[in-house]
Amino acid sequence: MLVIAMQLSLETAKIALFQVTPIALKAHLTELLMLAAKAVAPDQADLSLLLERPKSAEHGDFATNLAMTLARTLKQNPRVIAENLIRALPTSPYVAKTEIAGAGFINFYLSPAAKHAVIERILAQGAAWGHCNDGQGRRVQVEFVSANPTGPLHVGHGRGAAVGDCLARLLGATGWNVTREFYYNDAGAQIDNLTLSVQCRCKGLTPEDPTWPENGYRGDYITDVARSYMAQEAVAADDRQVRGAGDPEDMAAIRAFAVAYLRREQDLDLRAFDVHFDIYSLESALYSEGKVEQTVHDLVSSGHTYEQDDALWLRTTEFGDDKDRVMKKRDGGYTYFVPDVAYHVDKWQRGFERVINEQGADHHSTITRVRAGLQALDIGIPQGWPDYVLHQMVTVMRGGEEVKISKRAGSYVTLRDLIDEVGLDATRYFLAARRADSQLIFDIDLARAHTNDNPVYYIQYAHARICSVLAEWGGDTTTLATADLSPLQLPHELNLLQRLSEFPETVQNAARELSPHLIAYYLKDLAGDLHSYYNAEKFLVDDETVKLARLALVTAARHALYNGLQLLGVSAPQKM
RNA sequence: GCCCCCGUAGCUCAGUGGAUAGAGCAUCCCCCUCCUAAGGGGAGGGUCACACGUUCGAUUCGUGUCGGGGGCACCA
Repeated sequence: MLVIAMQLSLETAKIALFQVTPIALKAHLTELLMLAAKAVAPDQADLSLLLERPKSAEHGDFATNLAMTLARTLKQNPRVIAENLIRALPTSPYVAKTEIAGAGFINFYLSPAAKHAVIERILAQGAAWGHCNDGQGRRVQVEFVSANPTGPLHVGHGRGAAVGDCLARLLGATGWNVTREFYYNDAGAQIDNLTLSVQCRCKGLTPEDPTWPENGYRGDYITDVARSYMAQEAVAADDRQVRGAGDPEDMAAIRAFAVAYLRREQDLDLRAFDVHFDIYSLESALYSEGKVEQTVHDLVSSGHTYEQDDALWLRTTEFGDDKDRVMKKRDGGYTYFVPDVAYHVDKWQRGFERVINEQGADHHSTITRVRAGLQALDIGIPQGWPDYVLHQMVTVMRGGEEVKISKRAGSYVTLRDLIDEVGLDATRYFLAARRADSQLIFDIDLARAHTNDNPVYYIQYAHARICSVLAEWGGDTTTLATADLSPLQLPHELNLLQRLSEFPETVQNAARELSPHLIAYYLKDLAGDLHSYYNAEKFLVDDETVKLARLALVTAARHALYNGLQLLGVSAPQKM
């Protein structure tokens, strides 16, 4: 809802043609409407004015419900108010027609010149088309994947990687200064378990052995770790390097090696997925650098803790939790949310006024506790900081049946399995193209199908088709920026222009809503418009003016397809 | 039992206070003398889980019920 004070003059409503952008156009129409509203309802101090893009082209290019919202105070029929508004509306070179429809909607039809302007805009901006400066260079951290080094990444991590990485790309495209961070625990009980499992394999034990640890890791990859350790191989992960000691009794050496080995495996998978991190943070460092102790100390000082039953409690109920939580256990150890709070204090102190944690939905219970701990510290952290994006479970299907087992990992499907089987582009697309908060069924058969069933190829093909036409033409696309666009009048052309003009707001919206899937849907629609157009009309026609206008249009579409695919981390091939 | 997410066409999913609820797949029909048919055009298919409420108007907001999933430890 846009609330605008009614102090506008006709002068400010004038916009030079070369400046017309979808957003400026919207502002232009808003100003025209405000002027009309002032004439029709002079007593109205301020107005909430909604100008939207109708879903159907039959309802014009823009529509407003202004007459309906005025109906109550003016005590008049909305349609009558709408008539008066239209009569009072200043004329504009960008508005071809207005009409009243439905219960009192006013529909605006733009002039062709207003619609054509988007092409010049796109051709001028190129790779920057669709980007904006909402973030104004402010720093944001996106923490995602954050898998512990106890095994290969599974599909769930893949979804986190795809969604988190797309979020980072979206935020970058909308003017934020993005840091990608990966957090993991290299010292907890699960790592002890890992160490023990590797040691058993070093000694030649198998999970079938009666002495195999009850909760030991059973996957084949443990054998690989053990073999490599015994062979004294060197492994280098993105954030650490270790050589295997070859001594099956040296638990510390096994632990360090296993962690490095599995981190390297994860790094390889992530690299194959085209996902990269700026920083790796260790839970163990929070302890060794005294940050956990400091946080506990600060929480005690803040007065929100108490002792009971030989344990130290945090009064999280003061901050919206349904019961208080133990911080320090009877045995002296801390519960898991304490380092989590310490970690987020650290993020805050590093200057991230905005932090987005992309996690699996199974971690949702930590949100309240972490935020409560941060509020209890009373160090100026806003309520509701940090943001969370939680993704739901992924089910993998093949041949109509659920796939559960990976030979390598044992009990789950790995990200690597998917990349190997269906390819990088399709895997990324399928994992990012759904709303994070709905459960996802990953259909391997569909994802690997090189047919029109597969939305990835459908979109990429639209891009490749344009490239192919441009190659056939053989001209210099930079000359298209000055093409005469007036021949573009066909419904297919106007549809495509309309779709193109929606790209910037789609990007903006996707970033604001933290919803990368909106980009995927936009691209599918855009590709559909392009394919329809392609099928209906030939671009390389004899009429030079028509040809250049069409080439300018599809070149603009190519930029939008390319930039959109970039945001998803999916390639835009020139040939298929 | 409590908390979170979801419930939209046969299937997979968009939409989310407004005008006849959309797409892809599947089903049926049609289109390559033409820049890649990895394409296009058309048909059928829906009480937007259900009930009540707020509103001029609810698939969208609120409450409740039912279904699916996940979380509910002095585990991480």
